[in-house]
Amino acid sequence: MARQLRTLNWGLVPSWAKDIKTGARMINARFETITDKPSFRRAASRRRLIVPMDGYYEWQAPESGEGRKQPYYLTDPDGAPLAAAGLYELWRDPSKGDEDADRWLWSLTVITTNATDTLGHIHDRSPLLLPADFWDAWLDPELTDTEEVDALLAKVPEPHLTPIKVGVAVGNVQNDSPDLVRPID
DNA sequence: CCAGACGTTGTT
DNA sequence: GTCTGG
DNA sequence: CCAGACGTTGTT
DNA sequence: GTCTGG
Repeated sequence: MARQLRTLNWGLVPSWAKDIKTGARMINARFETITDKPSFRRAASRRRLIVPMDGYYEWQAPESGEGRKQPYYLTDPDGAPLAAAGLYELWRDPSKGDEDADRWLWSLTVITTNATDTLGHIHDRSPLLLPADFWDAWLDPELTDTEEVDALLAKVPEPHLTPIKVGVAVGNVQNDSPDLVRPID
């Protein structure tokens, strides 16, 4: 199947799920275990995707004692889009008829990895970002062996991102505006 | 063995 | 469907 | 993060 | 007191 650009639900709903709500807790998948977990193993083998994004947020704990966590917006130093590794799944919605065009739900999960030095002081986990020269291999349908999938991800280098200090408003999911990524200080 | 889970982060 | 926990 | 547990083996 | 589960 050729590559497709799609909008998917965030929160992978495994094929065996009885309820769509199962996806609520499948928002992330740990890179260390994607080929082991029953919820992700099949997708890791056959249904990989890339999530394009301008950046993402992480919170830095206060240096000592009390105080609020400080959010940062992490982006590519040159402003290039980021590509997070993810998995997707198709789920047959039992509440919809055979003729319903929406009977198949497409959903995804974003793979996380350990954040090393560059980001380590800000947070300890991050989305697994794929450099452009990994995209072909990651999306290759011929790659189905789970050990080879693990091996591929193990080779992904740590990213070099620019942390931009932003306001605490991003911590409230009700806020959504371009102001959230505006640098402060 | 069988029943129940099946997942991750830790921000407001 | 497959793994985990009791 | 916070609440609750804190243990083992696995057959008719 | 420390680990586990949600």
